[in-house]
Amino acid sequence: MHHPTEYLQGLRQKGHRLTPQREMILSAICESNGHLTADDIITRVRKRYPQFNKSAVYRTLELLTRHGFVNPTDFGQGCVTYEIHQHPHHHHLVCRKCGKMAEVDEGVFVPVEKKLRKDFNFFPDLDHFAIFGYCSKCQAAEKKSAR
Amino acid sequence: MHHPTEYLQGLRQKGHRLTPQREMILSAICESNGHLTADDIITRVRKRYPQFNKSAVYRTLELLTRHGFVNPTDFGQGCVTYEIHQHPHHHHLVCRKCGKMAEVDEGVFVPVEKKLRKDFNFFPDLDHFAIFGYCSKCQAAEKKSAR
DNA sequence: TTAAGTGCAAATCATTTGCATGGAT
DNA sequence: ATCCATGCAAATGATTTGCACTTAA
Repeated sequence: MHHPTEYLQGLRQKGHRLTPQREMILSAICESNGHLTADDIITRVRKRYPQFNKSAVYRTLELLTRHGFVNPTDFGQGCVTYEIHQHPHHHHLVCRKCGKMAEVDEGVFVPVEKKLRKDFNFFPDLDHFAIFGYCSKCQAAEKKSAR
Repeated sequence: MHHPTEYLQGLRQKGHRLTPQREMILSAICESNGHLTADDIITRVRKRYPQFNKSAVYRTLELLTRHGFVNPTDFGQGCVTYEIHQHPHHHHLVCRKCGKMAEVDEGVFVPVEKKLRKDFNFFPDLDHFAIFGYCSKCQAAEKKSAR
């Protein structure tokens, strides 16, 4: 598990202040073992500190994202989820049917990255993708056309 | 340019009705040469038919997407854009700095698709990605850290 | 005829913002 | 003492929905 302190120090080094709210937000993210939405974080922090306000969450998540401490991922559920930035990066496979999620490490995209750099002069951020599709179990049903 | 008729016939074949609204929506999409948001479509259709309502747009776009006639893409601008489904598929390279967009055809992702199928038993929809990064011109500035 | 589609207005809901207060440095 | 960060409440804005009316088939 990652520790909040490491990110708090990082923020301080970048010239930002260390506040209890930021600490609580980071603790919530570090203590979870997956993706959290802004609302998840609010719920968790409020168990200890009920007057906790949502603006701080959004502002802090923006800050953490900007500095690369967390990665936002949009799983197409109408809200963004956040996760501690991992080394190496990874991507998420999401089954459109059963919703099951799996992770793949960044290596899968290395050929793509190279090709884009070489042939298109484009330097992609292939950090954190949500890749939709069908898992093996649900694949059989995929062939049926939309209703 | 694609013609609305081909999609209207497609809808009819799937058991849906042909309405003037659907025709106007498809015409707007076909006549544009790129991505349109729901709001873009509303604006365009209202030039001819001012009482045109937004619900029809959202409902029709959902229908067209479900049948694979259009592809939605989220460029991270807070709204979804739609484009006629192209053969072959393509993806979009979006520069985070200058916003310039370029297209890459689906071929770039073939190795990824194969690997996911083979190693993960996962059948991805790699139809229409927005890939963020930096174009060659803006790449130089990328190394600077966030403010 | 009749179920599907539309128009309208209101609801949703994640995220953002203005501004006065508070607190980290 | 600064001025960055928070709390609150209101605003935003894309998308959705309920429902009565309309219309394509």
